[in-house]
Amino acid sequence: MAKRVTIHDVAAEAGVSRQTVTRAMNDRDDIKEATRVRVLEAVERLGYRPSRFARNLVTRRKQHALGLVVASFDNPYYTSIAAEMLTAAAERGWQLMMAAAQDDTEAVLGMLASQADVVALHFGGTGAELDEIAGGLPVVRLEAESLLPGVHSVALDIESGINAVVAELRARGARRFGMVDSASSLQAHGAHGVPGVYGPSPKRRWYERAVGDQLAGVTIGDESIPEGSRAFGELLERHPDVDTVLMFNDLMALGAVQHAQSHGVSVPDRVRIVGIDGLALGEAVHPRLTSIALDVRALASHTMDIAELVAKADFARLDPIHRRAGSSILWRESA
Amino acid sequence: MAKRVTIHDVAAEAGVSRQTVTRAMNDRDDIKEATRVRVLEAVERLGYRPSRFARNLVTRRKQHALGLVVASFDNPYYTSIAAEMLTAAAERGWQLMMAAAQDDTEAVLGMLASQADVVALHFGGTGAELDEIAGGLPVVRLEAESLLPGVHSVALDIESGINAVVAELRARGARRFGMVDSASSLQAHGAHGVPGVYGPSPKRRWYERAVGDQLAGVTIGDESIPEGSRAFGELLERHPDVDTVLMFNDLMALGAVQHAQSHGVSVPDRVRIVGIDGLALGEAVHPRLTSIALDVRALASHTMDIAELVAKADFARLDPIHRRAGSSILWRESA
DNA sequence: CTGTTAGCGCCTTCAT
DNA sequence: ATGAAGGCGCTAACAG
Repeated sequence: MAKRVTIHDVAAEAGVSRQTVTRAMNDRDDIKEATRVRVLEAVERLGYRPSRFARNLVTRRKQHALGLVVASFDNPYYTSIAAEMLTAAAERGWQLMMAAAQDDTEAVLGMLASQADVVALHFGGTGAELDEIAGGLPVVRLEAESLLPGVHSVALDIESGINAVVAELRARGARRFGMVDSASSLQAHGAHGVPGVYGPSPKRRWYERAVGDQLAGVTIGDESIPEGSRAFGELLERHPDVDTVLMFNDLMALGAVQHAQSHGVSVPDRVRIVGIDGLALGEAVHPRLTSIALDVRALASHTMDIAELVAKADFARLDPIHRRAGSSILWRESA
Repeated sequence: MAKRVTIHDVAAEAGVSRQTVTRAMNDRDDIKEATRVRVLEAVERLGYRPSRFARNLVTRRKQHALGLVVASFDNPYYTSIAAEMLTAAAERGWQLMMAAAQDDTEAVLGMLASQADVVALHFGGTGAELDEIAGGLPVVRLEAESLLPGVHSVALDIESGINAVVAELRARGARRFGMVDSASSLQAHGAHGVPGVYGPSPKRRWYERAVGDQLAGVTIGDESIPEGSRAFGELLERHPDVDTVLMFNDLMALGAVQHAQSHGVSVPDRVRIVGIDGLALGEAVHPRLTSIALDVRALASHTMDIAELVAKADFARLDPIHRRAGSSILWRESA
């Protein structure tokens, strides 16, 4: 591992000063063509690459980077968030640095801290825990609220989407409402984030409030297609009277549609299926999936708005900023 | 936009030297507990965050970052590449910086150059063009070969997968082979990368060689589910004798399965459908999609291997390094 | 046009 | 246990 080639080596090789090398590298006009060529040749010969750290340290116009902790690449929903973040960041001239979520959120943030200026993530614990873990790094909490300085948030209004969909489903004749909830969500959204205390997901609570005494039953599954399929089957079996099912997310809903199809259950005649997320993949199944579409684009642009505000304040510990993205209903064929 | 808080400000605030602040920040042992607390309080009060650039400039153990130019988030295939890259990078202690592909590849690389040490990307042009554009930045070209110094590559052996699948399909009775090719691929893989010269994709050329005179016909569509559906329908209409169809990728294949289903075309009895990529989503449709699975994990780990070699050589302009990932056939139900 | 002089913000020696 | 130098690699501001 030979010592890295620096601007100094190039200067010596080309027989000029370091400044001149800088001028050649950033092709500025105050340099003679001949010397520029000579310097560039030296650069080529030595294989010189300027240090990105040294350059950014000194340059007036700083490069900003948003760190995104991605919850799961297995679910296209999170993928779509990443995609929208990338777009929103690029529009604002920000870089996007990604990290995969792990059990140890603190370790992930530690890594990102030296590479990103602001971090956005989904986090199951309390705001205080997150603040503790972040260690001064400005944080935007996704799909949850926050009250602490330094911990900003972008919430997602799923509740009104659920209310709207239930109302319309009733109008279409739905009477017995079932749901497949997420198993992992039971932990993440435990009562007040107390570890060891399990509880239903917010989605489920909103749904139960919306359907009232027309709730037929609820089953639980992991957030995957096969598990969605299995839990949907279990729901039909244990509550044969159910005529409408809300699936925790589109991925699981895809499994439900597949289950219905391979078991000869007619959708939406025998049972209506509604997902949450609004994935484009809902178009790929038959019948096409009706879904509560979350405004991921707004989620991303709100996140970047906050990031820019924080940057404008030179990453000081601002009072928490809150934004809210909405949802709309994608009526397709499954409900 | 107040001036950023530096270590110097903290030192003044706490009434100590800058070194002592460093000691407190990196909780080292050669500092009295009382002063450490005092410094940390000053840090809190001022909202101080060390500059990531200054720190990385000085620190012995450098943080390395791989820049990944993502072709498209609309196709889960590219998403899975990003996911595997993230995993492979994390395993090696690298950061992953992402950028979305745009028309102007040069602009994207320019942005990444100041943030990443090595860049991996899909690129349609020639190696020389890429080398030109990269401007010294070490590059790993994905799913294509390269011969130039500084431009390394990881190829994907799809050809043998196509040969194998055709052989087995013949054994299962296939006689009239059709294909849906990608419209955009016609440009990207134009003959010898000459702009303006259009040609079939490599996949199509390998397929045509494999099926020989049993080729029934080919149609073209964009790389999406609805376009896959449409182009598949067009193929059946124009070449009613076709009994087996290779779809350009799984996304389009999903559309084909959907089309068959909603048009009452029996799969695989009337027509066999095979995709390329091996997406998990192939499990979500009915019948489940048979596909040539590309070894994305190997693609990612080979990319990181190259990145590490380049880093070990201190990012000098190494002779091109080539790796190759394989493919295997995922026999499910659609063929 | 080119070279010299100062830093950028931080950490790593030394001293004390 | 703390402080004083020095330097990481680069560019901005001046000179000339």
